[in-house]
Amino acid sequence: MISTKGRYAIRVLIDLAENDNGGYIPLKDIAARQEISKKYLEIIVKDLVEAGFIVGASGKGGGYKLCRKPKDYIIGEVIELMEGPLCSVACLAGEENDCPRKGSCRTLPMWEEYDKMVHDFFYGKKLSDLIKKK
Amino acid sequence: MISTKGRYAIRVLIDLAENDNGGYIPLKDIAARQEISKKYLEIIVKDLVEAGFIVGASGKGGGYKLCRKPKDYIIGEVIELMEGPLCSVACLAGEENDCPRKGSCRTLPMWEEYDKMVHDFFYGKKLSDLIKKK
DNA sequence: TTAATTACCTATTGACATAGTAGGTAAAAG
DNA sequence: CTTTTACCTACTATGTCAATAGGTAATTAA
Repeated sequence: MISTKGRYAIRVLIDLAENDNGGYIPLKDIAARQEISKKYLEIIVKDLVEAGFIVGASGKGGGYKLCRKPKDYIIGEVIELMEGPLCSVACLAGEENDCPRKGSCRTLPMWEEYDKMVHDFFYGKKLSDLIKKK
Repeated sequence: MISTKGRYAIRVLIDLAENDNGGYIPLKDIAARQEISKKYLEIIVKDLVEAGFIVGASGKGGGYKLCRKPKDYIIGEVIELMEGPLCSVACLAGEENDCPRKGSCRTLPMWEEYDKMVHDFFYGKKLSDLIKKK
């Protein structure tokens, strides 16, 4: 299951893209449009800023804005930022699979095939695929 | 992420298929071969019995055995039994989607496409695809 | 008939993640 | 110098995960 953090992060990016006017967009406005608690969104945009997906500006006239073109945001990267690696089973999560059953595991190939499918799906989706054409 | 319950359930079915001798196989043996706590497996086989995937027999000479051919076990059904519906987001989980943003949601189509892909993947996998050919 | 073996049952636990809330400080613009 | 905004740390309630604990009931073999 994709959690609210991942889903809300995508919705924030969509909101920023669709309401882009060249300037900064206050979080208050995003929260109102998306009907999500502003307090909770603060946690999410913080991660997006730290990852370099958006930029924030304090003070009056401040807010957030995108720093790339919508085409250059990969949805899979956003999800992995908010939720950790797209991975179906614990033995494929770390850097290397150190499961002692690895060699004889009947199910491992299925999980690997599944993970590849999921990865390809979300890395093939761009923010530009989700916004309403202007 | 697929939890241990789902993964272990599949491994139990594989174990029963690969060690099938016509009779019942004690859980103790499965636990030893799979290196999983017997106590924990009790929870899992209970669900499998209740769902009609396997049958159990008490007493000496008892244990568990499959009640279908490996070809007739759909992996997706096993996973959904152990983990609940294969569903990526909360708004697609229940019987009907009552989200008020449904009509205008930019992301819903992506989640629906994703869920369909995942469903097709696991409903296309059979137990017979996972066992070592005898 | 009794001992061994096995499934089956209810309850409990520690650790962690999720989905937030609360109450502040710092920065920038008018 | 006041308003607006981002940014920061901490806290909390609820639920899920991954088991463990300690039994009872059923069945078979000696």
